Amino acid sequence: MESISPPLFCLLIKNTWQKLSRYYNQQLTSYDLSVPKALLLLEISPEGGENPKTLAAKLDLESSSMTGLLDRLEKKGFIERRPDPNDRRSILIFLTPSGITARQNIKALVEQLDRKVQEALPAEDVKAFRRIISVIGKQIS
Amino acid sequence: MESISPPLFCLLIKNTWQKLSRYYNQQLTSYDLSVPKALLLLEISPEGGENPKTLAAKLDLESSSMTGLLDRLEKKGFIERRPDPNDRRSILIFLTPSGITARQNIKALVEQLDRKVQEALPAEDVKAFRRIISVIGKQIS
DNA sequence: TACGTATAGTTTGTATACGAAATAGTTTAG
DNA sequence: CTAAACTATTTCGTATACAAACTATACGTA
Repeated sequence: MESISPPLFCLLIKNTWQKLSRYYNQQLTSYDLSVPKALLLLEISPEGGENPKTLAAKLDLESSSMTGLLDRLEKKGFIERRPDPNDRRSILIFLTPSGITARQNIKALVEQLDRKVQEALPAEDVKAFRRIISVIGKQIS
Repeated sequence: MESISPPLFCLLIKNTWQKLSRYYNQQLTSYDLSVPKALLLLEISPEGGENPKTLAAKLDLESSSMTGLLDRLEKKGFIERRPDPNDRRSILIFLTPSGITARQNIKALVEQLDRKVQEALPAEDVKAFRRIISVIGKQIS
């Protein structure tokens, strides 16, 4: 036998993220959003004024990935880019009124979905999970 | 405070997969491979003869995603498509000699990386992790 | 057996993410 | 004060993944 058992850790995490992502995306379609767009909206404070680099760091993305994500949110009218008065290389991101509303809605939805997943697990396991995820993160970076 | 704490489960898993994926990809560049390509190679038995649909199911991918992945592995000379003599709609996938060699190498590498991650964790946690991942998977699908 | 339906794979268009290079603006060294 | 180094963002090309539409083939049933 050449087959791999037990399944690779890597594969477990990949598949879990894929499933989770499909599930959340499906629930988010009613808000015309996707997981990446929703997570970004959640990182933008209602007062706004963060720059793309800061937002990218919060989500552990490259700046070049942020550009497109911001483009798509801007096209949907959820955010706007304004020049940074203190640094002409930079821009500042602000939620539009419709972005603020969307953010509130998805905040509730995403947190509810998150609770639902967590409630399916013993509290013990949830703690262990957070701990393990953290160790993996440290191990790898 | 509008911020979310503790961090969303969803975000934890997304970030972990992103980190893990970057890490494995980096190690795989010496074999001119990526995580998705490597995982697919591992699913193709040395004897070959699986069809794309079967392989897609094993990796929990859509057939349409499989087409491109197979294209790229074919272009690199690791696999080939042959017509299925029993069903002219279908094709069968076989490793080339260079694909067989690559598969052996990456099998060792990926399993070693996997062990390395697992060895950084208490055996207890690894078990819990597998259990939790499985519960999440069931909860969501 | 012929028709309607189901299936396998691909194509097309879009979203997401990366890295490298380009652009534009800022800071620092001397 | 200027040249060099640095930084913020975007652009470009590529990989990955999905869904919907398309092609070719297979199959079930009337």
